[in-house]
Formats: sequence, C-alpha cells, structure tokens
Amino acid sequence: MERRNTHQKQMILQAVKGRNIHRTAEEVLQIVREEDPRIGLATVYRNLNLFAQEGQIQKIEGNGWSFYDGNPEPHDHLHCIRCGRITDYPSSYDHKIDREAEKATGGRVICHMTVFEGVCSECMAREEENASPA
Amino acid sequence: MERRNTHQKQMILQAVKGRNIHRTAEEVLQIVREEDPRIGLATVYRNLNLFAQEGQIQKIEGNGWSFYDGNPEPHDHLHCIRCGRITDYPSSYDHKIDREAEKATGGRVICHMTVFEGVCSECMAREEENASPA
DNA sequence: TTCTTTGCAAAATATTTGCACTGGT
DNA sequence: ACCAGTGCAAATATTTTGCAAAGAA
Repeated sequence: MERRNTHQKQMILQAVKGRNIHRTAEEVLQIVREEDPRIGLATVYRNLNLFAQEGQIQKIEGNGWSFYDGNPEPHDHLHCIRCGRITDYPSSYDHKIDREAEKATGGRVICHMTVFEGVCSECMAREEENASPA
Repeated sequence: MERRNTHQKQMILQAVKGRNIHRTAEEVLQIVREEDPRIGLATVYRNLNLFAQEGQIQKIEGNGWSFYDGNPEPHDHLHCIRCGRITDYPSSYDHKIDREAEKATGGRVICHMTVFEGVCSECMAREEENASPA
C-alpha cells in the first residue's frame, strides 16, 4: 500500500507538529479549514491517528480530555483543571522506572506517561490578577 | 441536598470498592444486575461518578479506555496492550515530583498519575505458554 | 409527605466507518 | 489509468440528561 503525499496530510501535520503544541482534532480542523474549507473531520482524525501510529506525533488522553501532541518525544504533562489545556513538563524521560515497574508488576513495560493535575501558570496568573487589585 | 442511602448505591459501591479492582461502568452494571436486574446504566454512571468525586474510588482514563478503580489512594497503573485491562503498580506516591513539576511549569500541582504501557504478567504468561511447548 | 434517586429513553459527545468520488503518481 | 485518500453522512461507542415514577427519611 503506497503512501501518497496529499495536500490535506501536509496541512494537518503542519497544524499539530511542533514543540508544546497540543490540539484537539476539532481545533486542527478549524486551522486547516482556514486554508481549505472543504476538508472533513474524518480526514483530520484519520491522519492524526496515522501520524500518531507512525510516531510523528502522539495522542495524550486523560479523564474527559484528549489532545494530539506535536512533540513525539515521551514527556510529562500538566493538565489544567481550570482551562482544560495541557502544558509540557520538559522532564527527561526516566527509563529506570519502566524497569522498576516491570519488576514490581511482573509484566513487560514499553513506556510510561505521567500527567500532573493542577492549574497552569497562565490560569494562576489570571486568578492572581483578579484577586489582588485593591 | 440530603444524601440518601439507596440499595443501588450500596450495590454499586460494593461492586467496585476494593484493592486492585478496576471495572468499566458496563462491568459494574453486569455485576449489580445479577442481584437486581432492574438497575439502569445511568444509575451506575451517576453513582460511580459521585463516588469518584467524593474520593471513595477513582476514575482512571487513557487512550481509548477507562476504568473505575476501587482503591482511592493515588497509585500507578500498568495498562496492558494485549488484554486492555489495568493492573496496580503498588508504588508509593511521591509528593516530591509534584513540587518539582510546579517549579518547572510555574503552575500549581495537585497530584499526578503515571500509566505504564506494556503487557501484564497474565498475558505474558499466556504468551510464553503458547510459544514454548515444543 | 417530602424530595432525592431511579429507570428509561433521548440527547450529547467523540470518534470511526462505508462508499462513491477525487486527485496523486 | 490506477487506487490511495478524501468528503460526506451514517454508524458506533460512551456518557450524560430530562422527566415521570419510585422509595428513603
């Protein structure tokens, strides 16, 4: 099955690929539609999933939210309970804990993903702003 | 709003509460229906979410899967790419990394959750069994 | 009796799939 | 010209919600 390089694929990849870019499929659709309004949501999903499978991007999912992350390197995230967005936590990936988890569970571990729940710096700044003005 | 202790609540809580119990809403429905077939799925969802909000259980969600975990203590999990189930990884919760993430992201961190992707011990055993018999 | 909770069915949400058509090669 | 890829709409899967009826307190 030969792989064709379509206009749509290019636009979709461009709309998510990059450091600290986290978008929903719907957001990617909006972005690519600015350039070509004829693009369908199914195409966006199909290609985002394709890129994620290929390892060009990754899909991050949690409790009631999911984003496509333009950085394929494994890294941790902060999920903001205020705005719902995720922020990169540029920690170095620790392979050691994968081996520890293997020993503890008796299984095989491929990778891990840590999600911190909290409030992102932007929402914290906004809240302090609203709270402090005397 | 006063809280009423119904038969349904008791059964639902009993069906998920406990160590190393991870069930989907649908599974909980099957279990409680053995005792009372009249129970509806909406009731199961409503109460599981209620218990999770109260902190009696927790909801764990990942890429295409979600489970209610009968152990409310924060702990890590192994998600099996073969059978789809999750297994507890009884690691001690490390508050230190929450503080580190706060420093790195500039936000506030409430908690974190690590999910390991891999193959659980049961699936590994089954696969070895199928592979080895000469 | 009061008012929370339930069961049902419909609605909402998010994602995937079937299929005829488009367009890359 | 061939067939991977697209757009659309329908299907699917999962969870939530409206509402009349049920049943704790």
